[in-house]
Amino acid sequence: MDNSIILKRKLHHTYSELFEKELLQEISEVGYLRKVEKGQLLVDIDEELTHIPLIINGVVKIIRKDHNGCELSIYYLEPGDTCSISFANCIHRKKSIFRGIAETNVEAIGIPINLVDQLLVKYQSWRHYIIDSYHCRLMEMVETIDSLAFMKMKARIWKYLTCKVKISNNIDLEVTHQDIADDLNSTRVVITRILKKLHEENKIYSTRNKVKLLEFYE
DNA sequence: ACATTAAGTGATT
DNA sequence: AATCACTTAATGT
Repeated sequence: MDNSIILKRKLHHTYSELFEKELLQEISEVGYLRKVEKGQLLVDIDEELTHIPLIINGVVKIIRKDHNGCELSIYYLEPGDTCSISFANCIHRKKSIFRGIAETNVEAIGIPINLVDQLLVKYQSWRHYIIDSYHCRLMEMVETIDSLAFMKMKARIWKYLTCKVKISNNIDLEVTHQDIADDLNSTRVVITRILKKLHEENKIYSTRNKVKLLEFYE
C-alpha cells in the first residue's frame, strides 16, 4: 500500500479534528512512520534532532537527568501530542536537552525539521497546535514544580522530626509549630498544614506543644 | 473569667 | 510555600 495512504489513515483518528485537510494531506506526504518498541529511546540527551514526532499511539516519557545520572520524569507525551520543546531546538539546530523513552510501544509520524518552519507559515491549525502544545507543557511543568517544592518541605519536616527523636531518644517531642518553622526557615502556617497531613497519614500524633512520632525506624 | 499563646482555616499572592 | 486576617482551642494567673 502507498505510504501516504497509510499515514493518512494513521493521522486521521487522532489529528483529523486538530488539523485542516490540506495539512493532513501534506503531512501524509512528507512524514514517515516510525515505530518504537517499549523501552527504546526516541531521542537522547545531546542528540541532534532530525524530525518532530507526532504521537499516533502509545506513550513517551520525557525525562531529564541530574548530575548523578538520576532520572527525573518531566512529562508524558500521549497520542495527539508532540514534543514542543523540540521545536525551539530544531529551529536553531540545537541538541536535545531531554531524553524520550517509549513507555509503551509507540507509533509516531516524523516530520523532517526543515519542513516544520514551512508548515508554521502555511497552516493556521499547525500554529495553533504548536502554541497549545507549548501551553500544555508549561502547565505540566508548573504542576511538577509545585509538587516538588511541596514535597521538599514535607521531607524536611520529616527529617527534622526523626532527627530530634534520635537526639533526645524520645518519641515524644515538645515543640510548637512555630519552633519548627523557625528552625526550617519557614512559617508557622505552612508547618501546621503539613503536620496536619502527616497526622492524617498516621505518621505522627500532634497536639498543642507536642509531636509524637508514630512511625520511627532507626 | 480573662488574657495570652498555640493551632486551624480560607483566601490571596 | 508564604502572608494575611481571622477563628478556635488550650493554658496560665
